[in-house]
Amino acid sequence: MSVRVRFAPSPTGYLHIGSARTALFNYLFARNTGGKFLLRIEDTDLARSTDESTRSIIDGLAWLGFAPDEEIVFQSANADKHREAANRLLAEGKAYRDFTPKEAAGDGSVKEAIKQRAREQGADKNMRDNPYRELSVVESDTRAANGEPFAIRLKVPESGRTAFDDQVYGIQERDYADTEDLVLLRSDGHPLYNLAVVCDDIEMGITHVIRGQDHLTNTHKQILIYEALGVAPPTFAHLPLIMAPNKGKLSKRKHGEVVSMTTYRDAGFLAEAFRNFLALLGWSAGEEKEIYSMQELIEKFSLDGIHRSNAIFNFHPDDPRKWTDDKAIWMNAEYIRTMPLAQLLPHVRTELKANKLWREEYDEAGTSPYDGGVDAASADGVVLPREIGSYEWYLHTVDLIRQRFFTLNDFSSQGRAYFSEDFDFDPAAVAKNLTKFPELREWLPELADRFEAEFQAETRPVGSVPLGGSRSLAYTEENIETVVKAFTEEKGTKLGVIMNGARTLLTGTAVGPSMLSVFEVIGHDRAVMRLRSQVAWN
RNA sequence: GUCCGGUUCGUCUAGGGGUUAGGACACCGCCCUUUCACGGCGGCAACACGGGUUCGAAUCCCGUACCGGAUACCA
Repeated sequence: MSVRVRFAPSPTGYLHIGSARTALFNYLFARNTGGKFLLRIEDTDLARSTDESTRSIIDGLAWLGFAPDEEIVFQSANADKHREAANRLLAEGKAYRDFTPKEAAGDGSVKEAIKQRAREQGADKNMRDNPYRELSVVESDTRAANGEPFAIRLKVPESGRTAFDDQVYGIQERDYADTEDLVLLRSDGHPLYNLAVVCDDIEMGITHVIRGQDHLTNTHKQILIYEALGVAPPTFAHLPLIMAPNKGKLSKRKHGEVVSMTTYRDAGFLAEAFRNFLALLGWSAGEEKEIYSMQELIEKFSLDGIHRSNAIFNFHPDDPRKWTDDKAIWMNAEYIRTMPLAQLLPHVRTELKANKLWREEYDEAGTSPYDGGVDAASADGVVLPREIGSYEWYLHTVDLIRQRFFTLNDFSSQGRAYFSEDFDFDPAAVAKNLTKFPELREWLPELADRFEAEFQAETRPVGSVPLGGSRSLAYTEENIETVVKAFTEEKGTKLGVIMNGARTLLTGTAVGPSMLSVFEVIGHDRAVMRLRSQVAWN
């Protein structure tokens, strides 16, 4: 029998990080086994489900790259079938009508109320004490016919136990005495979760149910329903939960944006990096490897590698640099700096376009006699003459600056100065590298003069035949180093002071690639202009 | 309360009777770049506790503690 799994979120919010991982594991399992990955929106709770949420979940899934193999199933569309199943069980005597009036819906702290009630009932609670459980069929039918409202509850047998072999947690057993006569159909006629899930999983031909561990006890109830329906249950595999740093529940209310998938998309994460990170949260291939391509993940994934203990999603709300899990940030940076440049380019393009930093030239290969494409531009040690703003220059620049970036957004924020004259100065960088050394206010413009005196102007591309006399040096890293060092010695200061000051003036930041490369990539003319600029000082 | 589950460095984890308990992130230090959040090298740091079983337990069993989940006419 070929594998069929489903990811079944309820559309009551955005795509949560835990749900995203559940989707990932289902997806990986399906691909690994050559099965189908399906999507079912569990919108049984009409009051809480929203279209907006459904859309956001589908968007999040699309971003992560998990396209369902069949059409999306909306659970609410199957309500009739669920009702039918409940009525059948009623007719067969496997369920009964409960005429107990519905309790007024609690507000807010339903969870607490339930806990409280359960505590009060203690261990003495008899799950079979519903007065309507043994009501005669005649009386039940009569009362129903008279229009008296009722819920339909499953008639759990007096004695026995449910059991299943969870693929992660092992054999799970539970005495019937610990399971209530669960409601199948509400008094308003709407089916409840456990019934709906079972019916839909049967109808969709689901072979493996892979979901959060919070459903472990639901599984016993669902097995009871499978048994009543006379259908063999699927295989179950429950996943450990992802918790907040205090081991508490990770929720939007308490933790905000960090738990939403769209946050990562918007923050400039690469889907492949985030997937990789998610895969390692609660699963391991049992080897000392961290970076996995999707293909490797698919090949190596197995239910055996899933953990039984909850994982903490570690983040520090107070530290802007660690607003989300360290490892996720590191992994994204790792992907950005090591993935093939050609794969990164489309993302950078999107980022630059969105920030009006894009030039058509960056798109066009083959416009320069020096054009060697992506490979040549990223080859070590090969210095190709390149014109500022050209395609080759662009490739080289992206390849250079990505080394210290963490997110795609960095290309337009920290990297803005490479693509535009209109960039901001990081106040911390200004304080640390400029105002701390007031002499620089004189020195840096002097350095600009020196550049002008020593180097060929931009219009004469690097590598062309030098002019005689002064202004003869090619604007290369090597020559820049010579000039800057000489200048430093004249001023009797440390190279770092000049370099850091120049970095801040040239790029607005305190960090980046080797400063010699920065000089070179920014280009002679812009470097001179920026070294003279006084705006950062004011 | 009851039922179920879990517990290896701060975090993610490897390891499932004999290991100097391994890796990654973070952190710290050194080196590189007479500059930085790259890179290289190194360091700090863990088997919850108590009993068993065993020649030997992080690994197996029991108990305790702690954490989590469930206990709805929510999903």
